Formats: sequence, structure tokens, C-alpha cells
Amino acid sequence: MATQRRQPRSRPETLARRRDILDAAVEIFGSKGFTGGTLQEIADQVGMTHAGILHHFGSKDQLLLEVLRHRDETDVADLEEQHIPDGMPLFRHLVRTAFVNAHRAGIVQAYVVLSAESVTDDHPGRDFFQKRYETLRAEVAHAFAVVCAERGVTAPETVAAASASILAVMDGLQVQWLLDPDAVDLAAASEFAIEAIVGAVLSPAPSPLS
Amino acid sequence: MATQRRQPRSRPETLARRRDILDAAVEIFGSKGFTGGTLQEIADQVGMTHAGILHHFGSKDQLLLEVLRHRDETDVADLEEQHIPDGMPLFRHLVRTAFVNAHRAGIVQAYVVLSAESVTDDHPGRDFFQKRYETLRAEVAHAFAVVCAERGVTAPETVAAASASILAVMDGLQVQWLLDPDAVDLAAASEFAIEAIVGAVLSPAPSPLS
DNA sequence: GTCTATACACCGATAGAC
DNA sequence: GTCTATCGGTGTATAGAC
Repeated sequence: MATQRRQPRSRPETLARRRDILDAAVEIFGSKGFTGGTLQEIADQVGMTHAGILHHFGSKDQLLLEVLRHRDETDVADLEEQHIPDGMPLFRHLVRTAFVNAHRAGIVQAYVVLSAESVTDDHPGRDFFQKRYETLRAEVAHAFAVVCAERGVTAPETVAAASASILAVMDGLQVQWLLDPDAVDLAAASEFAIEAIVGAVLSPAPSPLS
Repeated sequence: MATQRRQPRSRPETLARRRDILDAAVEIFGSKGFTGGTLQEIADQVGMTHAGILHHFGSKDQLLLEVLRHRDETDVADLEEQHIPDGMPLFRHLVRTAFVNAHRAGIVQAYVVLSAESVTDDHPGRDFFQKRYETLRAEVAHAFAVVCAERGVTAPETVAAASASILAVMDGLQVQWLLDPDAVDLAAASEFAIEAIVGAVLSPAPSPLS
């Protein structure tokens, strides 16, 4: 269901060309957004005309969808194909991801710009990001369930809020970090927030706000 | 320094017209983004031609800057002009804001789209958002300092990370909520995360990840 | 202060040569 | 598979009438 058509792609040389285009598109869409980036800019970067891009991908919308799918495959390859961490290792993996991201501003920016842009009306990437977050929330929630089971406690009803919050804080910190890298320590802040949220689920404290 | 020119604005009728345009621009930029939204759409909504908009604001970039400034004044009026909450009341105010936002999807979407779009190259709103986050982080950090002083403890070095994280989790939850309002409870999750982070600063627990 | 008209540039997409 | 040429549409901004 995830990979519908794969073999009808012909020559291996063509596949390499497509990958070049996808890499260029990530860079352009990341620095200008999907609406702001143009096929002309992507074509220039890969040494083609914009007509060549359309020959390979049909339309600008379709190119975006393949960019998002490509990023997911490449980025999650070491996670999906090896094996998905679960339980406490998943939270450690998320922290490690934040540390890695602190050295990949380009990739982070593409993700931040495109995910936020996707909430606009009729954005071609909307469905992708909605499903992506749904999947990620479920994975984090499952990790919480595993950890709670290990400790012999039933998972509290705060798991749903905590799962969304962990993804949210990682995304939100990326925005602040991209705007002002010197003012925000992406890795340290992500680690602190994730530990705080995980801790709040495992040992609920009385609300400090009341 | 914040309000450079204010009196050279002539008739009161003109000022009302400008406000109409600003309101329309918030809606269009919110639903289509700054790059995607057009002066034509804004003009249609307010019953003018796009030339009329440019007469009032000079350029599209300038219009965006005045939209952001206008939103800040309107939204923070009840907070800035009355008095800025500090200490624990500030955190309660942030939670209350999340509850209010859950009924203002349009405003939230404009903020989410424009803030993320502002990290793109040469975006006219970049400086605004960079300074905005800088100010907000300082206000939250000050509230932490006040609360710590009230309890007779010196503010820990986790305050910087916690301040950025609180703003980040609120922003990130808005994205997930806009993409899938039924799957994410914006108010409840924001409250949970803020309490978790505040709690982690006030009573540091050993890292659950180690 | 708002309009019409227009200048000027650019975009995405298609058609057809090579 | 890539190019040139082009179409149709749209964008911001300016000039000048009213």
C-alpha cells in the first residue's frame, strides 16, 4: 500500500537523474517553500530546463509528493528497515535525532517550512503530513504503553497529550532555532523537554499551576 | 522605537479603511500564506481593486509587516496595556490562551503559516518573528525567575531550555491540531505539556531516559 | 482615495523537434 | 530524455484619469 508502483521505472540512469532532481527540489522547496520555489530554480540547480523536470514528474504537485515520500524513505531508512525502536529506546532515539538535526539545518528547514505550509487551503502536501503525524503519535503512544507495562502500571490517560506534545516541542524548537541559532540550543532544549514530558507521564505530580 | 510614525495618518475614515484591509489580509495570508496569497484576493474581500491596497500600504511586503504589527497590538492589547502577568500567573495565562485559541482556528492558522514561512530566504517577516520569539522567551524566563525566587531557590540553568520549550510545544501542537482537529486536543495537550515543563524546572527529577 | 489601464515579469504546462 | 517555443494565466507595481 505504501509503495504502489516501483518496477515500471525503466533505466538505472534515469533513476539517478530522478534522484538528482529530488535532491534539488528538497533544497529549493526548503529555502523558498513549495509555493515560492519554482521549477526553473530546481532545473537550474540540476542543469536542465523546467520542461525536463515535468517530463520526469508530470506536475509540480506530483514532484512535491515524491519529494516528501523520498525524504521519508531516506530519513527513516535506518529506522524503519533496521527496526523501529520501542519503549524507552524510542525516546532516546528522538533525543538523538534532535542532536543530529542540529547539524542539518537545510533538511530541518525543508521539513519546518513544508509542514507548516501544508495547513494552507488545498495544499498538495496536507494529506501527507496529516498521516505522518498520525503515525508518529501512534508510535510514541505505543512506546509509552510499553514503558508503563514494564513498570507494571496501566498507561495513564495523559499518554495521548504527551505523545502529541513530544512531537510538537521538537517541531517548535526547530522553528525558533532556525530563526536564531545562537539563542536556542536545539539539542539541549529538546532533550530537556522530552525528559520533562516522559517524566510527567511516569510519575504524575500535582499541577504546579493550581 | 516601536511605533515610529503614527500621527501623520490623516482622516479617521481612512484609518478604518486601513483596518478593513489589514483584517482581510490576515485572513488571506492565513489561508494561503504570504507567498500564496495575492493582493487581488485581499482587494476582493474588502471591495476594492488591488491598486487601492497598494495606495494605502505601498507594497505587499509593507502590508505584511503592518499585518504582523497590527496582530501583535490587537492580540497583546489586553496583556500589554493592562499589565503583563508574571510568575505563576503567566503560565496560567499561557494555558488560558491555548483554550481560547482552540476556538480561533483562523487566527492560529495565520500565525502558524506565517511564522514558519518566515524562516525562508529573505522573507519580509523574518526579523519580526525572530524578535518576537526573543521577547517571549525572555518574558517566560523572567516568570521562571520570579517563581523560583518566591520559593527561595536559585533559578536553575534549565530555565532557558524550558522557556523555549513552552513556546515550542504551544506552536507545534497548533500545527498538529490544524491538520487534524479531531485527533489532537489543543487545549488539554498544551496544559499537560506546560505543567510538565514547569514541574520539571521546579522539582528536577533524575532523567528517566538514563 | 479609488479606479482603469498597462507595463513587465514569471509561472506551470503542453507540443513538437531532435 | 532533453530541448525550444509557446500558450494561457497570474502576479506586483506604476501612471494617470476621475
